[in-house]
Amino acid sequence: MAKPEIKSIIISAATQYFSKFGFYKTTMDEIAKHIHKAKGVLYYHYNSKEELFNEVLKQELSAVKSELQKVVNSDEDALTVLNNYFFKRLELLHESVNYHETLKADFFEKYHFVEEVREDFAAFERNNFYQMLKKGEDEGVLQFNNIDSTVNMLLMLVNSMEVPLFLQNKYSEYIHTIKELAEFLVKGLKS
Amino acid sequence: MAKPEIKSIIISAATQYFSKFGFYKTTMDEIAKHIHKAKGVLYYHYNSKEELFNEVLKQELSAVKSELQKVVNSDEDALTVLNNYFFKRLELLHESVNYHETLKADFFEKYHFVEEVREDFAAFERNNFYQMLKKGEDEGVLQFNNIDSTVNMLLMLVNSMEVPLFLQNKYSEYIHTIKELAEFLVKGLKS
DNA sequence: ATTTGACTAATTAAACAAAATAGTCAAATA
DNA sequence: TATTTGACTATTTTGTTTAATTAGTCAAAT
Repeated sequence: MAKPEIKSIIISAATQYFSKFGFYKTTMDEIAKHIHKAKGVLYYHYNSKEELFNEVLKQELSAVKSELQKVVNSDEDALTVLNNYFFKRLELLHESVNYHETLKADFFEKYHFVEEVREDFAAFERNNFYQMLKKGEDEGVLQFNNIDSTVNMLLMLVNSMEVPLFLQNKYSEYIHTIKELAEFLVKGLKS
Repeated sequence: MAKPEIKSIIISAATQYFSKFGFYKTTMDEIAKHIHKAKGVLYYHYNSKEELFNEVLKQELSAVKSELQKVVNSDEDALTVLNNYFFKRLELLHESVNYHETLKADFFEKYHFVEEVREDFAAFERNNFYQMLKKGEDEGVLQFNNIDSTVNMLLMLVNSMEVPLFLQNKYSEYIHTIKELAEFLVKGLKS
């Protein structure tokens, strides 16, 4: 276990290729060649290309999750945390190019195999928003009628914006307006 | 000019087919057959299939525009008008199936020919939001830092949500939450 | 326990033919 | 004159076959 884990070497190479060329334009042979191994070795450690991509995606989102977790756990006031969360989320997901690919799952049937990771991340975020709102409510800085429907609203907002931002390349067009929106939301939730 | 305008007959048939089968699955022959005319007649009145679709789209959006104009012009207070606008817009565009098709223009290059109509509608909406906010400000019921950036924010929101709502079939999933969002927005803009 | 590389099966791409469809136009009609 | 017709051509799309690529397997080697 001391030597460089073969699995992490594979994942590293796979990440490079998937990130640059996407799932379909990356071949298992390329990945294997890149690490000077035979293709069979990939199949010894992973059952399929889909599973490998899934692992890459999982690690990509895992990094995002841990960064976001830090934001949620920070001891700033709930308003600041919520605002920070929006921007950190945006920034991190903007860089998560394999996640972008999974957004296409809603348009094309081909990406069914990433459902689980996506659902996991969705649940993670739902939980985060809930926590942040709850904390704000307890601190007395936030106010809303119903916490669940407010969470739904925030999730709908951030999710809806992912397609324009990450698939339609409106990031630079929207980024300033998003700042506006975030301020507005936070202000609207203030008690 | 007293007899049934051939152009309106063509548009009516074209609307039926485009609405049901979309741009690519509708043939000029079908439309012509449906009105018991030769295909050539379509080309006598319209230069191309694209131009015909454009006309259909234009009329579809024209109807939406006039409905929305009524909302904007109503003499209710600005808060109510703004709220009404959101829902009327949503309801009308939900039924505008040819407009839905143009949303794909951002993903696929094939729909460049609808740019003008889309831009016209976008400008129309920008103007509406501006008017509504302005009116609200003058009446003293609305308050915001910068009217232009607030308009941008509202446009970004409604536009971003169109893809999930109309292309990804999340209408029924989102409709309740949108009610929540609208209330929230209006509340946030209240002075 | 892991890696190899030749192997098969399945998928995708290329090439071509056939069918469908957009668009044209000279002649007919009203 | 304005409109309509339908046969016509030029493109596009679809279907089909073949070739090439690639995912995935596995017995033998390390």
